[in-house]
Amino acid sequence: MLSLLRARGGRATASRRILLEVLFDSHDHRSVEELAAAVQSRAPDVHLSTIYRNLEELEELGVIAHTHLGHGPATYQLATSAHAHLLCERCGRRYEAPAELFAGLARAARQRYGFTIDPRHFAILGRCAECA
Amino acid sequence: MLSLLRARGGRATASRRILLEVLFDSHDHRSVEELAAAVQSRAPDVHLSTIYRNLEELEELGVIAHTHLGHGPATYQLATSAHAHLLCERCGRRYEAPAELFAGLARAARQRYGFTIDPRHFAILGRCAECA
DNA sequence: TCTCTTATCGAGAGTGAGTCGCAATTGGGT
DNA sequence: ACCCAATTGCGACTCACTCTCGATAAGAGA
Ligand SMILES: [Zn+2]
Ligand SMILES: [Zn+2]
Ligand SMILES: [Zn+2]
Ligand SMILES: [Zn+2]
Repeated sequence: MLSLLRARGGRATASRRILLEVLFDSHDHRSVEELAAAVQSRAPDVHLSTIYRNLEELEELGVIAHTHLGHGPATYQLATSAHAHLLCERCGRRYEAPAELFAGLARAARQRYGFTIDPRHFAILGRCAECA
Repeated sequence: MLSLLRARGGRATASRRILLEVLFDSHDHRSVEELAAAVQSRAPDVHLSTIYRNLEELEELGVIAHTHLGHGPATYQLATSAHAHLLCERCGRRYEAPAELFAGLARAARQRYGFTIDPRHFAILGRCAECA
């Protein structure tokens, strides 16, 4: 993965290694603030702006992806563990939605508009059973 | 609609009338910046913070709704004209998606999680035919 | 119509999340 | 080991809101 970086003229710096390690360790969506705390516990001098830049770079590389679960800050995770979400806009309860839930929508969007959906970027809001 | 406001102890002020008029006139999603420009062309002294507060109030009343089409600022429209969107994350092309496109997802989410989706709040990202 | 209560307003400061510019510091190809 | 572009630390900055506060005015009641 680091050599993938180098192949594009990028460099495998300490802050990038650590950031990747942190992302591998935490198999969940992490806000930039959380990632920064984890990285800085191992290398205190890594600046927040460096984390932002590295996240951007790794995302361009296709290694990681970000997701918006509601109104708060974006969250990041490994691209391989990205998935869609259902989020209750009342209580905040969250469900991780497998891709087949979106099969119907994907087919309809393609037939009607030639559009290929990627439902992982923004959560689908709504109401959970309790809040409906 | 203004009497609906008054019924809840609210007041029908000039800035609210104008804001509602602007929203009725523009049958489309409008950013707060655009709404502010339109309101201020009729009443220059209306402050941006007043527009934000009025939008919040009218939204609580259920009269209007906001939508996120991508990474930019939120957009507002009359609640009656709210609908879902497909947005190409490459070129920005936008499709307005009728509710029946989401019928399958709505059914699956309800069966599996008891979750009632409201797909109008966040757009579904993806790739249009040209960009796929 | 006058009064009074209090919702709303204008103005401006503050916040959270992310971006930018720049000089100093590397990584890594040769 | 040398060189130079990629990367970093740092702070200033932007954007989209959000809050505070004293002044104003809507509208219920007299
Ligand atoms: Zn995003
Ligand atoms: Zn809920
Ligand atoms: Zn929203
Ligand atoms: Zn496109």
